Amino acid sequence: MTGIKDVAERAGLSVATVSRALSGKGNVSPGSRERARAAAAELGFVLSYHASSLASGRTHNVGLVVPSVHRWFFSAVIEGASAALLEAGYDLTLYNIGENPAHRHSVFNDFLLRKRVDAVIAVSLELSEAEIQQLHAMNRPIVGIGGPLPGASTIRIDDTGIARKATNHLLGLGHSKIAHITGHEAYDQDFHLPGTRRGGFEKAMNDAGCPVRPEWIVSADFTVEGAYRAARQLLASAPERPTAVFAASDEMAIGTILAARDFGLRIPDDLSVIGIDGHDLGNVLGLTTIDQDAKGQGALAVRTLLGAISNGLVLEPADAEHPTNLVVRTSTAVPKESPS
Amino acid sequence: MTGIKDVAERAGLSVATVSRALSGKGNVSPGSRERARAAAAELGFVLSYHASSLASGRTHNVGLVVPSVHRWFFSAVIEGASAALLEAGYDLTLYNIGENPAHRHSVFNDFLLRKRVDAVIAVSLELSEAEIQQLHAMNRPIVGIGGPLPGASTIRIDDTGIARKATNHLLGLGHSKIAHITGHEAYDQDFHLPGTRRGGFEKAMNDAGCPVRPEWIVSADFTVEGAYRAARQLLASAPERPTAVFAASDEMAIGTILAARDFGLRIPDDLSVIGIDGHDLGNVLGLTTIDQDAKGQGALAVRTLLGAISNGLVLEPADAEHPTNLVVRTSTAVPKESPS
DNA sequence: CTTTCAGTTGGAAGCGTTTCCAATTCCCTG
DNA sequence: CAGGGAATTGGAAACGCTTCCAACTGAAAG
Repeated sequence: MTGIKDVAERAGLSVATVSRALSGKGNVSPGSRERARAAAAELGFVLSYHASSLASGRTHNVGLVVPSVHRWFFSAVIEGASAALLEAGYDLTLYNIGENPAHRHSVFNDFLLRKRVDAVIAVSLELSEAEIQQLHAMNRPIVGIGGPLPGASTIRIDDTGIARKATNHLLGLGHSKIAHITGHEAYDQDFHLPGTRRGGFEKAMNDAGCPVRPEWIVSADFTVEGAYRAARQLLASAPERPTAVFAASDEMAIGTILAARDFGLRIPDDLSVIGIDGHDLGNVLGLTTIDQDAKGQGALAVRTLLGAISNGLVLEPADAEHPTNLVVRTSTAVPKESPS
Repeated sequence: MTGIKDVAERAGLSVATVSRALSGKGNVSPGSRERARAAAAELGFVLSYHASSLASGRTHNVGLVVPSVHRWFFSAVIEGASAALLEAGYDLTLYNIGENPAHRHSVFNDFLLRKRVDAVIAVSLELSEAEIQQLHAMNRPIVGIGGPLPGASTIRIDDTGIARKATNHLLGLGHSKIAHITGHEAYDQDFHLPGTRRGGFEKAMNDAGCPVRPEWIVSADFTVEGAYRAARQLLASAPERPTAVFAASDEMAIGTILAARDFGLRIPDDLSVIGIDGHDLGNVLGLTTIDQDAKGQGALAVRTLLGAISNGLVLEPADAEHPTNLVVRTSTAVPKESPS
């Protein structure tokens, strides 16, 4: 393969100068820079980041750890991060934890320790003490998305706030019989996010003087299918039905809509539904939601990390709150029955 | 950081021996092997694959190139490949081409050439001559999933066959007025898959003596939303409505179901719908489909590549046909009107 | 016309492994 | 007990870069 030595030879320069010219670091005369570039282009030379990383310690590679690759939020973060990294010339190593504990273990105890990545993005991971330590042991900048990561920088949305906002949207329309589909508390790969959103829901309800009925709070695993089942139960078993449902994610809102249709309930006439996310399907389904710009969160994480990398790998733990945006579509409306 | 030298010192062995002991290659006495292992474990030593790759040429990293991270099929392939790689101790570098031509270009002209990957999996990519050349220029094993990749090994399903199978399922139920939602031919990131599936559809129709009505063949971009729009047009504009729809993917089948519901059409009473994929949502929606085990295809691709890697990076171009499986659920039934 | 200094340049020492090669040890043969 | 081959070991040379350092250049300053 053609190496930097070949380029140097062709350009009539030393290896050192070519390296400086190509990397843009250090002083090189414009002429030499141009000759180096030209020679590299002619030879189709591409730097080997492997070798480069050995010498410089920079791998030009960022690790992205996600609990799953199927849930919409994670795909969106991947997409946003991937594009931002591509643009910066960085590779993206994907660690899909999945449900297998052995996989999870090896990601934290082998893969991440191989000094292959300059930085790590951890998405919606509820980490154990040991895992956090492993992460910090890498001595690399880390940013967490979707919840707090002790000692790391974090990008998050105001979960309590948006839950309140969503609930208030329903309350504002005149609903008082509002159900909530939350996440499983035990779903240990997620931050305490279910609880937080649920807290916002309850707070808004209380503030409005609406009773929170325990039987109208059901939980699911954040998937369409799980919420579909939960919503069926909610809608079937109630002696009295809620007139609105606030789901903790769009996928669960979609599951709710599907379940409602099974019962012949019209959306929004018989049931209003609101979610959180900004899922692509929301458009088709007319789902009212709170858009949290997951793609943007992924991109922001990358920008944060690249900043830290060029800053000598130091990243002050910080907390960035990402803006959200209520998108009103056709799944929410004034309840048919006169409000209390 | 602790390096192999530290391990060697601690174990009272030479660096060379420790390297052999840890990698399992070359002859090492059981005693030395054990001492090396122990010392490595005690020090929490993890091999740097960067350095390792410089010396050995093996990166322990596989590149996965996908057109998008959102469409179900791609996520599923990623999931399957990711798990298989994790198990083998390999990293997965994800290249999400996306819609940006510049990104696409840099993936093929920069990223893949950096000698960072031992092998490449390319999913559903319709590649240009130049791109194929770049790929082969890497001189690494390549496997394509979802369609032919000139000169590379391929994992695919029998697209014509399953399209026939799907169509025959509808025909067998008594349908004759069958519409088809195909992919955009011009959708250049996909193989000629839309055409192939459409061909199978037409063949089955012809064989059954059913006319193929051009106005009942509409195309979309393989997404739920796109198919939703296409199906709305199909269902709205027809002076006569089809009694069944065969969609070239589950996501498009789902879009069709959503559109049908907008028109008050009951599934399957008024409209039967069948798709192809094995999408998770199929279960909730009762979607009849042909499961193509995308996860399995991803895993198989990995196994194929790992085989090639241990075989000196040579991979005979071959063609593996992955099995598919008709899953009959509730979205297809005998048409209400008496069949012709 | 020296001196000085910033801007350029090349040599060479690593970076952390693998692997070739030669040396050593050990266990069998004869 | 010498000789031979296999198994085991360590030294050292790569692998393809970056970067420290010293040497050199030229122009501005004195």
